[in-house]
Amino acid sequence: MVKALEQKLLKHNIKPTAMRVLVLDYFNSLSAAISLSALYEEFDRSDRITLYRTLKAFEAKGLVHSIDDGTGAPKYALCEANCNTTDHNDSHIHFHCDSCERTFCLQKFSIPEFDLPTNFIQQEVKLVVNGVCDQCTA
Amino acid sequence: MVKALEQKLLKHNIKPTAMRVLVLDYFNSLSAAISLSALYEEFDRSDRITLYRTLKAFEAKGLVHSIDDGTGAPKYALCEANCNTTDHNDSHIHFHCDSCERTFCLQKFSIPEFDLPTNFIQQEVKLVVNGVCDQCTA
DNA sequence: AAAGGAGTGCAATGGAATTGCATTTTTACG
DNA sequence: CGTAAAAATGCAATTCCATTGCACTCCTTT
Repeated sequence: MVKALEQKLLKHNIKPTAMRVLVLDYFNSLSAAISLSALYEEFDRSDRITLYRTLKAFEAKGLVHSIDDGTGAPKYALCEANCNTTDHNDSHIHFHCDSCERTFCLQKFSIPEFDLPTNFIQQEVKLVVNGVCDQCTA
Repeated sequence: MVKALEQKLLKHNIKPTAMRVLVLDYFNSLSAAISLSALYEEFDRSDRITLYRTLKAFEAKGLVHSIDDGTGAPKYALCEANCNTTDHNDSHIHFHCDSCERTFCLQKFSIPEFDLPTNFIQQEVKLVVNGVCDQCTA
């Protein structure tokens, strides 16, 4: 399945180095967004800066998107399939659980339409909900 | 009008020192949210830390709310009238203009309703729009 | 007038993003 | 192959803020 991972990287114009394949593989296994620091904990073998630049590269190429959930450190999660260098289409709701501290991409819950004042041009929307997730309410 | 400012501070259980009255007065004159650093530029006579603690106190007492517009530094703006120590009711849309870099509270534009997955409990919602404001499109 | 508490200012700490540079790895081309 | 160029990596250092500790001042209260 490494092949598939490499294909995905190449499709996004990212050179598939060992590190990057590993990081992408790890992202595939995640159900919540992850911060650089948390990622670093998982990859003792690699340098924090390398991971930082890996994330930046993934983000620039539309492979992951970053979420500012108010915890101070941005978190990263895989994009939807149709993101690329010039277009990110991640307009879904993000949910931060105040109990388990995890941040989820609710990809099936898109951001609703809303009005803006006259002559305000909307380019990007970020909607972050804080609360308690299903696993913590159970 | 200093009296009125002092009254407002007292109503929020904030001791009205000269500095705090000045800061509140300055907030009243603003049409956009302001960061600590920007506030510091306006108050050469005061220490950055004092302003930092002033903002924290104002926020804790429901006089201002903070907005994370993605620029790294949080910005602050006056709350709506009915905020207090225990309740903030600032669920309006925030708009960050990528051109002039200002961040506006669109207090007349409330955040629309939306769905969450089953058993997710919503406690707070932050909606930040990036784009171009009316003055920059003109 | 003295004492205590709150506010203020300065110095220092701490965490995280970011950058510079040298080294290693990968790619491209002869 | 093999070497040169380009990209990626790792380390050190920088920078930017938020935050805290401590001393000093101001104000209130007795």
